[in-house]
Amino acid sequence: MNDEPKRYHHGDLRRALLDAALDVLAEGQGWKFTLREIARRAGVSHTAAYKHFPDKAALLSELAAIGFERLRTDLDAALSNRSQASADSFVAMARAYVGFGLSNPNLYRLMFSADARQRANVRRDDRGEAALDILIEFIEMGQRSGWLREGDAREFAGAGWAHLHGLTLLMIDDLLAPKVGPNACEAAIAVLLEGLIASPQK
Amino acid sequence: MNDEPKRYHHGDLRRALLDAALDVLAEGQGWKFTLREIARRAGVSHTAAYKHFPDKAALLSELAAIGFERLRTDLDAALSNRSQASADSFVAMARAYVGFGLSNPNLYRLMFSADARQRANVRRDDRGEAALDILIEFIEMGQRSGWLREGDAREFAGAGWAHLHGLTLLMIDDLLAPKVGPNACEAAIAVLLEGLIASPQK
DNA sequence: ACCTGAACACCGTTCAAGT
DNA sequence: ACCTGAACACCGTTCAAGT
Repeated sequence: MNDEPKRYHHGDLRRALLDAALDVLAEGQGWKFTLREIARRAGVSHTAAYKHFPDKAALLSELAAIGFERLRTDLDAALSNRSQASADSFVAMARAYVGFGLSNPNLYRLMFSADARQRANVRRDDRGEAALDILIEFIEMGQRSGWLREGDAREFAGAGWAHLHGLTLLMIDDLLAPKVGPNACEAAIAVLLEGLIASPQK
Repeated sequence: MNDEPKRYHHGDLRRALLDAALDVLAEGQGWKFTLREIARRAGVSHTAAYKHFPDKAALLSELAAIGFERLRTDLDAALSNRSQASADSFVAMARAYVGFGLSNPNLYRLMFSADARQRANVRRDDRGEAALDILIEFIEMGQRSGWLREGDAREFAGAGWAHLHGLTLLMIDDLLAPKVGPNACEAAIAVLLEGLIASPQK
């Protein structure tokens, strides 16, 4: 397919560097990689990256943005094909969140690492907290339907995000299964759901 | 007090290195520090550390162990002076957990970093998941008293730990306050509590 | 037994120079 | 406009040598 062998100018080195980094994250152990290795994989000198990213932190920040975008895609997919906000769709979304972390452990850790975040202050609203936005919208719908507790939807969403974030990280690090058992993840999601639904008597 | 100036032999260099590292964590931005800087602070050659730690990861692992110990101390302190497991004492413990993270952000991140954990496989039961053990015990008591929902205490504790862990990290990174508001932390703790207490009608 | 100094391989980053 | 090569400051780690 790619019939042009190797030219001096790469074409889209920026994209190639990002893809190489995503590959390393997908294979690798840990989210720490070297800029020189990425350049090596892209078949380019290790200084070429600096024409496309001011420094390594900028590359990490861009990778984090890609990760947040993919996470949002996964969450949206879990919620689509479901008519409205129900307990089932909440559980599906929660599973999708944790599932994203377990499928992309290194990327997920990178997304919340200090290195990636130090430059993410720019336009962090439109992507970083996408999960939070989705949760807010979901909870507002659930409250209108009456099955979610009344109260500040943003605060409930924050609690939900915190719960799913911590659960995802503990699952990635395999810190729950040894002592809690194989049902740790499902049980944790159930506790969160229970904390958000309206009390039956109120 | 310390009337002996500087000897060739340090005395307790191991402890001095750990203290210097804890100082850097307490001051510093980020939990990344250099072994050479720690040695510099301890007033010693940068190769001296290798007589006390096999490598940098071992130092990090030891620091993480110290952090888990301090966290347990804080949680125990929050639960002491309280006659028994009540909703109030649960909230106090939850606040102590998040408070520990906010007071020691770099140490808390280090405790759950891959670098510190790669060597922590040894004797990780007796310290790493101390918070989980405390939660399990607390929940078992609350269940006996009847105000906590019936079910697998270890699973509830796992859910609680996940919730507090995620909340702590999001608070450290200041990811909740901007969009959720100043009550984000208290609200999240309330949601967790709601998810664990027994339904009033059951 | 404990620490130092030189050395090695490596990394992020810069910059003059090539195409 | 885009990439390379040499160079710089730095780091983790090793090891022979000092006290």
